[in-house]
Amino acid sequence: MSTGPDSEHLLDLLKASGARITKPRRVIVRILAEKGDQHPDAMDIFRRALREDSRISLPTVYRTLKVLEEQGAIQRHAFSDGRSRYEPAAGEHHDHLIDMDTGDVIEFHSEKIEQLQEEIARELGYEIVHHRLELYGRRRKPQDKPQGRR
Amino acid sequence: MSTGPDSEHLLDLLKASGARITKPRRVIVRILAEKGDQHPDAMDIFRRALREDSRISLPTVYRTLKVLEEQGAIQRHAFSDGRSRYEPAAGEHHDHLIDMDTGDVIEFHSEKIEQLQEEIARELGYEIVHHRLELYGRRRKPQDKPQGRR
DNA sequence: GCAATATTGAAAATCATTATCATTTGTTTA
DNA sequence: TAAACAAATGATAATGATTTTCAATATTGC
Repeated sequence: MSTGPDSEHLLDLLKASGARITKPRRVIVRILAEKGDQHPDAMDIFRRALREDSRISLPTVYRTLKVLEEQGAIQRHAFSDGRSRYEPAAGEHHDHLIDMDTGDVIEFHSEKIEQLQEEIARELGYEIVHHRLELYGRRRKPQDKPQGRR
Repeated sequence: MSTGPDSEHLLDLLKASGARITKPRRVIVRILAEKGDQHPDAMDIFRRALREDSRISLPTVYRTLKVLEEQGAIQRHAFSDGRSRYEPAAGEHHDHLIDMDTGDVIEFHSEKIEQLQEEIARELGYEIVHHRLELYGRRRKPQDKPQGRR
């Protein structure tokens, strides 16, 4: 129950790229594959990694994340809070809705929006390589008072 | 011809918030109001400001940008290149298409996409406070070889 | 013009991320 | 399995963007 589902897959990707499977990498990959608490940032991962192996260093976390990203094994997202957040490359593309109160990240996908984007780019003479769509919002509380005042 | 069109407007907003109109702020505001070369980052603005007054400092640029942003006079965008870029708050909302080769930023707006976003958020139980949609792409060269190889 | 206070510039501090480099470890080969 | 070599690590310093500190200066109201 401690090893996530596609932990193996991530290791395979690493191996395929000629990278060595080291202890720290095993730990980091395992963390990334874990369910729950998705979209962690480097520090989150580092902290969790420390619990499994107190010798792991932050630079190694960053290095491993970079390798995984280059392999297309994970994706890095730069939300507007400064640091980067990572997530195992989903099979299919999706966008994000960020809960402004809790920081929760909800994934969604709209083929319609994707198509409209392509269309717009084409009209402007461009071809989309990738895009970023983030909705920042708060839960709708039908009968609640509007603002909870922070 | 050196003072942009809504330079006055920006100064009014500053004044309205109780801020003092100083020399550095005049310069920075003037630069922001200039046409052409839109979406500058702090360093761009700093460099341009130096040409008008060699005593201006980078922190002052950042501080002024922050005040203006809080006043809603300008908007800060965090594209995926690390630093923030600024632009005078446009009358109407728009999104961005970033040219991956030149760094150019093209603005566009699609009411259809906006509506779809609202719809999606609503379905997820959220209300959108703001959003970010960025398309990263390259110019389409009809008869050219597909990839220009980096 | 003068006092009260916001703003400035210079310099140092943060924060996230990356680079350096000597040491350790994974992998390959004998 | 052990030697050999490159890749990866950890500790530490460096980077780049942005922010803070604080004494000196400039604005605004009177």
